[in-house]
Amino acid sequence: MGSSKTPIYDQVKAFVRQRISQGLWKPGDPVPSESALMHQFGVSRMTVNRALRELVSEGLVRRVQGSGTFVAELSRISSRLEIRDICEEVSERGHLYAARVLKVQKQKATAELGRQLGVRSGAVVFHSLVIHFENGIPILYEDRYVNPAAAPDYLKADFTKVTPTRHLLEHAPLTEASYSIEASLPSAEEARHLKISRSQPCLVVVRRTVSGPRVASLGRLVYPGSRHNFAGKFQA
Amino acid sequence: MGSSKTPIYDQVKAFVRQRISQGLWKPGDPVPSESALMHQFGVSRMTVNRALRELVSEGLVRRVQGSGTFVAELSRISSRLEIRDICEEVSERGHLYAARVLKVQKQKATAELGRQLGVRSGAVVFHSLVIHFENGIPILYEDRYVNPAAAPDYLKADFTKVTPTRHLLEHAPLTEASYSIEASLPSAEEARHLKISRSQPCLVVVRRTVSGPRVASLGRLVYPGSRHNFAGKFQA
DNA sequence: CAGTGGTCTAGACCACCGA
DNA sequence: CGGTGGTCTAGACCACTGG
Repeated sequence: MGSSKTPIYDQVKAFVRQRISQGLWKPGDPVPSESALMHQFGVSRMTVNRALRELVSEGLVRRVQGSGTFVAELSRISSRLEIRDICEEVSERGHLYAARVLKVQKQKATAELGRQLGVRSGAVVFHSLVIHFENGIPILYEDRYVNPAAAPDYLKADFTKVTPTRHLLEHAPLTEASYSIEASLPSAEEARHLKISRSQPCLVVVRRTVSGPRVASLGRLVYPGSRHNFAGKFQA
Repeated sequence: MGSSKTPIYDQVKAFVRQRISQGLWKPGDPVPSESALMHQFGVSRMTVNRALRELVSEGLVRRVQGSGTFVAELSRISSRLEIRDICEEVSERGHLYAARVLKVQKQKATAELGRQLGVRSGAVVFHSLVIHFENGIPILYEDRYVNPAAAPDYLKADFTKVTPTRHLLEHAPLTEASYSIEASLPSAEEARHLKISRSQPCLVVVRRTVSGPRVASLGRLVYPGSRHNFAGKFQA
């Protein structure tokens, strides 16, 4: 009854989740022990254990060995934020994607750049400058430095067909990435290529990707504020 | 050997993770089946199963019933983004937090606001306007509308002691939240209270929180771009 | 059909906590 | 000490995929 196909561990999760989201169990309150839930649902311990473990990874409860399971402090709204390949994003909206390549070249690394890319100061690095368009409107200015050791064929790629992001994903398996999002005004050149005024604020994403043992690339992505935002969702 | 305390499922995860991040197994490639890994590690199937299930939830592999397990397309860099209570954030940096309350009052909802909060147009809602300071410098302008049904005591709270976010978390258990981040210039009033120029771009987070059956609040958080950014990290 | 993953059981041993 | 969670096993049945 009322259950035929939902897995038992999902039913247990739903039970706990509901009690929490209705405020019956508040942050810090104990959640019934595995053995209690075992008897209540008439199932094996492993099943209950799986349910509770998954709730931990979802951030809803906290478990302490020897002590018990407790409702987590929901002091932080946390959610998955995805930074996706711009081409996919545009295509998914059913719009026309295009790119213009302003620059693809070798370049000597400055001291600071070399430090961030993990190469010697003065070593050769790749530098690309690409504008991305959605239905002909510029929506992203991408300035990227690449470690040649991570993607030796970078300069040979045709960035009007494959975005730099995609080329890197395919040639330098991603093991780690960090980014920051900030608001700032565009430089004169950025404004010119994005066809916006210099007083139009932009979202700037600075991203550093690591592939295996080395830093693969360092990118600066400038989105006109009027044409882009990042959205996210949190689900208890 | 080399294993005394790390759980077996973590060893299996590490094994698969390593193959992927070294590029030995590329996106789309098959990962050894449960039974193969079972024999390779000499462990039970449930243990291998747990390892692979966790890798799925981390987005590294994809499983298809009846078919197999495959390395996931890493086409999207995804990471946990946390939007935290500003007071905690400041305290954690070891700085002094303070808040100034500009407005806390009842107000009649406009049609649009009512729609978003899930109350009738013209119904009474709570409205607060709070400036948050870090070491005396304004870092956040918070404009928030609250559904009285979700937090009836909202107007009685002292927002110089408890942030609106925290009050809501404590009185209206969070079940869902959605937000968007954009860049824009501050309004005259925002600029004045944040002590910045009107041409200084800001990160604006618009957040909608849901508690149980109803929308709890609608907030607009304005961060001066020069004093704040959001950072995140992705770990394969 | 054989092989895959999805789920579940009924035990087990351990480390830890609090009384 | 008893109760908690953390891990693990050796089976089991099922639904699905592919040839």
